[in-house]
Amino acid sequence: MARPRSFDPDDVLEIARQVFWQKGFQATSLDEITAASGVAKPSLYAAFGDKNALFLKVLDRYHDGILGWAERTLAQPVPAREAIRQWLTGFIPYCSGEKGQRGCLSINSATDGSLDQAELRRSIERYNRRLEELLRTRLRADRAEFRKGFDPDVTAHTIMVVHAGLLALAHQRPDSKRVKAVIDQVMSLLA
Amino acid sequence: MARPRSFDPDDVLEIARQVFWQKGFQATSLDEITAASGVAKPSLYAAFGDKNALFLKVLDRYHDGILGWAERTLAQPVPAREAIRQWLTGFIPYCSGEKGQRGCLSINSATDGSLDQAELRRSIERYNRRLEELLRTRLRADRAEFRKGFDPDVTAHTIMVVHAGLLALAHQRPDSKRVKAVIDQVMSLLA
DNA sequence: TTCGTTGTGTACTAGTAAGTACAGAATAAG
DNA sequence: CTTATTCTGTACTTACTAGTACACAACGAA
Repeated sequence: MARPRSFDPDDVLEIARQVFWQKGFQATSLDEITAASGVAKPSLYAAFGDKNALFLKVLDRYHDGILGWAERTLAQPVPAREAIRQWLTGFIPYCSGEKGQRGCLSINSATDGSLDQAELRRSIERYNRRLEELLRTRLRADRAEFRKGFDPDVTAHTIMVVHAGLLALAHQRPDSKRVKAVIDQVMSLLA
Repeated sequence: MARPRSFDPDDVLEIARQVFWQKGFQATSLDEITAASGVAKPSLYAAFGDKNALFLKVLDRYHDGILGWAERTLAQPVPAREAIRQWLTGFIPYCSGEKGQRGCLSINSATDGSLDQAELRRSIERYNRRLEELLRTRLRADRAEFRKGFDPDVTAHTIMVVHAGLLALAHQRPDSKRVKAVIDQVMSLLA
């Protein structure tokens, strides 16, 4: 009973994600989210809590989306090299800005000194840990593809570093050819 | 003639750098810089202009400092491999947080969506271009050290990406052993 | 000492943004 | 239809912050 909600919370999180991604947490006002989503502030507060809680939900949802895609990409029945190359290549649109958004919401948030809330840091840390674990697991499983002495753990971390670097530098609007060249060169570590 | 300034502008820029670095541009209020430096707002405005102009001066000064250090490090009369390893290794304290500050002010600023001012982006872009140019020049000069087919231009860019990735992930408080391991692995591209 | 000039500190203005009170609308149950 | 309940929209409060007006202090010059 009682009056039903007039909006889909997931739609609002999607819109909020776009706004937060583009402008950053601090610079985004709830009035802007209200304007973009058509949902008034009291409804936002009732549905998601305060601005921090809303952002945390947005970020968790973002993380889940990328992790799901990473799982699918890295589970493909192709050589680990190829799966990982596809995973890295999948970020190119976010480096060159084809998808409208640039860089990575998670990395943008991690480098934002104002977001030093414990919960946010934990969410980002968990995300990074899981992503690296997917890479590590795949590299260990297909160890046979690689040379003697290949270290899947260090390599997984190196790939995470390259991935973070590409998305951090995405804000410079790099040419996608250069991004591809870097990926190619880094793939030579998987041998 | 007239009353002399009661503070050294460079000291204030140094203090402002620390505050901006720690909290980010948006989250830092001029009142905080006043509190940290002991210089009142009207004096800050008279000396540096508004908040944006102050931040731009802080950022330029930061860039100059790192570029100077990079020039010195990369000009050393050692093999290019060794010079570049030392350059990368020099960032480890900013990855593990030994110096109090984490990550890189420039990268933090680049990933901050609220800083979409043309001048700031230009400053960051110029910085990245010069840094990469230092690497590229050194790699080209010592090309003889490396294998046939070695590409100094792509490699310089890859090193920039790794550098950015390490400093972006610095906010996760990584173990410095893992940072070293990544640097070691990436150095294997210089062969 | 006196004056012109420039820096300093206090106290203010104006604008913005987070969060909320409250009146009214929309629903299901009885 | 009536009522209890939950959501919605307007309008408000509160707090903070960028930027400034103004009176005063500190100096060099004459």
